[in-house]
Parts: sequence; C-alpha cells; structure tokens
Amino acid sequence: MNIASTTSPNCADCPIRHRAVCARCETDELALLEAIKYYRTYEAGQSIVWAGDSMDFVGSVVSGVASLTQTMEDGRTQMVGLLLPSDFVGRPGRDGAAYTVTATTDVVMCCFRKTPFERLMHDTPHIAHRLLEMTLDELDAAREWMLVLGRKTAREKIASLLSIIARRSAALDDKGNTARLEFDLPLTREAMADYLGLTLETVSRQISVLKREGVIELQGKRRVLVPDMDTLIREAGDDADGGFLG
Amino acid sequence: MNIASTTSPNCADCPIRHRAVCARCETDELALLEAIKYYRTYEAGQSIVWAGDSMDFVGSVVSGVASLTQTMEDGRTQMVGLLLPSDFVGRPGRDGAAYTVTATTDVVMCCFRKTPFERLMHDTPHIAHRLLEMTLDELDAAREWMLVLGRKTAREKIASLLSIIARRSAALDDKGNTARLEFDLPLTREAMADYLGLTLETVSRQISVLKREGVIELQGKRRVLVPDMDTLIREAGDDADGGFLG
DNA sequence: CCGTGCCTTTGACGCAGATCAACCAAACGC
DNA sequence: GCGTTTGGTTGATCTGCGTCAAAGGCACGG
Repeated sequence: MNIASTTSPNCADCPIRHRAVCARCETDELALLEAIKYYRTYEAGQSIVWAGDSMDFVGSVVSGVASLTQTMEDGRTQMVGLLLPSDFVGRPGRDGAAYTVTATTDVVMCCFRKTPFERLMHDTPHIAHRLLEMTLDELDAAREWMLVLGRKTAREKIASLLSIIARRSAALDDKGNTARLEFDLPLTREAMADYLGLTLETVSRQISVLKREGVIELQGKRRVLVPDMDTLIREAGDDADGGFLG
Repeated sequence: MNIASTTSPNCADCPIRHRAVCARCETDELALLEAIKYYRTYEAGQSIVWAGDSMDFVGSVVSGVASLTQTMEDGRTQMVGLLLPSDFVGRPGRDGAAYTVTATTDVVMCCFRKTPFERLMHDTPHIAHRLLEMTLDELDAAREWMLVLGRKTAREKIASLLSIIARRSAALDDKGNTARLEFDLPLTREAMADYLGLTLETVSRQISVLKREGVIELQGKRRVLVPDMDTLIREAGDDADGGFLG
C-alpha cells in the first residue's frame, strides 16, 4: 500500500474520518484538530511505544495494524489489543504508556501532541463523547476476549480470531457479500499465539486442522478464504449472531 | 452489614461520594443527580440484570460485591468483571445489557433512570469526564486480566486474584498498614474459578497449596490473612510494584 | 437430634496443549 | 549461485489442569 496516498493533509478526505476520535466533529472542530495533527509512519516490526515510557502524543491508526502487548519478566507475553485503522492509541490524562505498542504491518498514525489534545478534548464535547464511546467499545471487546482466553479450546480460539479479523476487514473493505470472504492475516503465527494465549505450534496445528476439515482455505501462509462464515462462527463457539463489534 | 446505614438519602454523606461517577460533581450538579437517584437492594445470589435484557437504568454499587459474567450455550461461563463499591453498572447510549450482573453478596445500588441520566451526562461535562476516566481504568483492569487468563499458571492466577482483592479491600478500609492484611473473600470457589478460567477443584487445590506453603493463612473458608503482601505479589508473577489499580 | 443442601476438599486418572526437536520453503544478502 | 535468516509445519513426548468420584464441614429447618 502506498503510504503517501493515505496521508492526506486534509481531514475531509481521510479514510478514517467517520470512525476515529474525530468522527463526531463539525467542520470547525475538525479545523482545530487539523491544526495540531501530524503524521508518522512505522515499519512492520518497529515498536511505536514501550510500556512504561512516557508518551507525549496520542493518535489514531490510519492504516496498517498494530498490537498492544504486556510482558512478564520471564518473557511470557500476552497481546491485549489489536489496533486496526481508526483505533485510538494513548490515554489522555496519563503520562506513562501502560502497554507496548508495536507495528505488525507498516503503519501510518495520525498523531496529536498530548497537551494540546487534552485542552481540545476539554473544550470539545464531541471529541470527549466519541472517545468515551470508543473506550466502551474496546472494553466490550476486551471482555469478549476474556471469554475466549478463559474458556475456549485452542480450536475455538483460532476460529474466534479468524472471525474477528474477517468481520473487521469486511467492515473496512466493501460491505457487500457477507457469506464468502477472503482476507490477509496481518499477524504471524507467533503473534496469533500471543493473542490467544497459546504456543505458535498449537496455532499452526489448529489452523491445519481447520484447513483439512474445509472450514477455511489457505492461499500461501497468510491469505485466508472463508467458504462459509456461519460455519466459522459456529466453530468459534459463539451463538449464531456472534456480533459484539457490529 | 446494615443496609439502611449505607443508603443515606444525602449524597454528601455517601460512602462512595468521591470515587463513583459523581466524584467530580460540584454541589449544584450533585443536586441534579440527587433528584433522579433511587436505591435498590439485592440479596446475595440474586441477579441484577440478564445479558440481552433491556436495561432502563444505570447506577453505582454502593456496598457489596457484584459480578459481570458471560456464558456460552453449553454452560461454560467466564466472569469478566468484579464490581466493588463505587463501580458503575450499565452503558449509557445502549439499550440491551451486554453481560449478566449478579449480586455475589448483598448489594446496595444507587440507580438513575437511563434517559434522565443520559441527558444529565450530556449537559454535565464533569459526569462524562469521570465516566471516561472510570471506563479507561476498567479497560486497563480488563487488559491486566487478559494477561492473567492467557499466560499465568493456576497458582499465579489464584495469587493474582487474592492480591487484587486484598489491594482493593485495603483501599476501601483503613489505608494504614500495608504489609500484613486480612480480608473476607466475597466469592465462592466456583465464582473464583469463573473469574480465573479454572475449575473449582483446581481453585481449591491451589488455595490449599498456598496455605500449606505459608503464603496465606485461612480462618474458616472465607477469611484470608496475608502475612506478607510482597510474597503474595511475587507469587502472582507480577514485578514488585504490581500496581495498575493504584 | 438428625436430615438436607450447599460449599469445599481430596484423590485417581486422562487428555489438551506445552515442550523439545527436526525439517521445509521463501526471501534476502553477498 | 549459495549460505543465512525468518516464518511455518509436523512429530514425539511430557505435564498441568480438567474430569469424575467420593466424602467432610457447616448451617439450616423440622
């Protein structure tokens, strides 16, 4: 993907204009945000912030995928969030980053220096309200994920991850055909393991099982085809609707 | 605990006045909240809301402990939140409850009908800001819990749960002596298992192990004594500070 | 006093997933 | 062209926790 093409200096043309923190802003409010924003790009694998470091900005993912991870002293790591375009990074009102943020693909971020953003948030209820709404959505997603981590089998975990990515990537692309769909995994097997609380070997094995049984098809290692979304959702152990993310 | 003693009709005397959604309110704002509030009590074991039901109120836990749970069709359940005094229940702007809320001890709630509360929230930045802050804290707690569920051993999980409850109950009671402390478990072994993604047998066994090794002492089944908090935190696998909840 | 129900503990055994290890394929540098 | 690195697959074995089963402690009502 051409990075330059996604970093319009003009908010009105921004691909995440209607999903990010700025979604609710009127044109005048947008102008204020536009005045303090700047873009930054990160290469796949590069880390955006380290847990504990002080962060002088907040921002939105414009394109690409980033991950939020926690690590124990002995090296065990758990991914606690998957950041897709329009997701927000950073916590207004706090200095240190609570988690490590890493670009898992090339990433473009739309950043705001923290202090001006906090001031703006204070004066602009549209921003604060949108941020509350997004935070509540993330809390729901985190709690949904707690069920996955605590109670699902390895097979169900993989199916859950695939259906979340399928659903979110479908929402970003064309929103037409829902039954059969196709997408690229933005994560390595190891990153999936870190998300799912498994080892990378188990991830690999369970993906092979789902492939062997026809629940998914693979083109190469990363491209996934889902012949029937309902089957995948059933494998995830969710009841038919399965939709907390809308 | 005497319920009547905790349900002062007067917000100024409320035990959670400075920790709940209303924490930031000025006296005039408090009067508006006071006008629309009402108390409800629930007995231990009683459910407060069922997942999927429409909820016409939001509110704060004044006293007691409640739990947020999700359940799969086959009965596997995962607790996704533990609600202690001052914690907020319900989501403004959404009709259906996402989770089942159950009183695990006798509970007193301070409730607001949803529509008036939403109006008030819209007009009162102090309420919206406090709610955002609380939601961000809960998101942090949920993510901390994802590490517990995904990567910790049964023993570490128990130690993590005990240290969270110890810390939070110490914050509610006297905030003096931090080293040696003592508290009642507000949860059955089964509820702990649901929180930790374990079976109740494993919970029981690991508690016995920690007792045998002197990390904790028990008086009866529910009262826990922690001779040395640092040891407990070390058993939880957290680095020494261990403190996301402050 | 004893029964009944709830919570908890403890034991024996099996299995899902971790661990250890070998190997493969594609991409890259030189 | 060829070693090296990176990411992925697969196999063999081990183990932590789940499952099944039995029994103990305690509070309740009759």
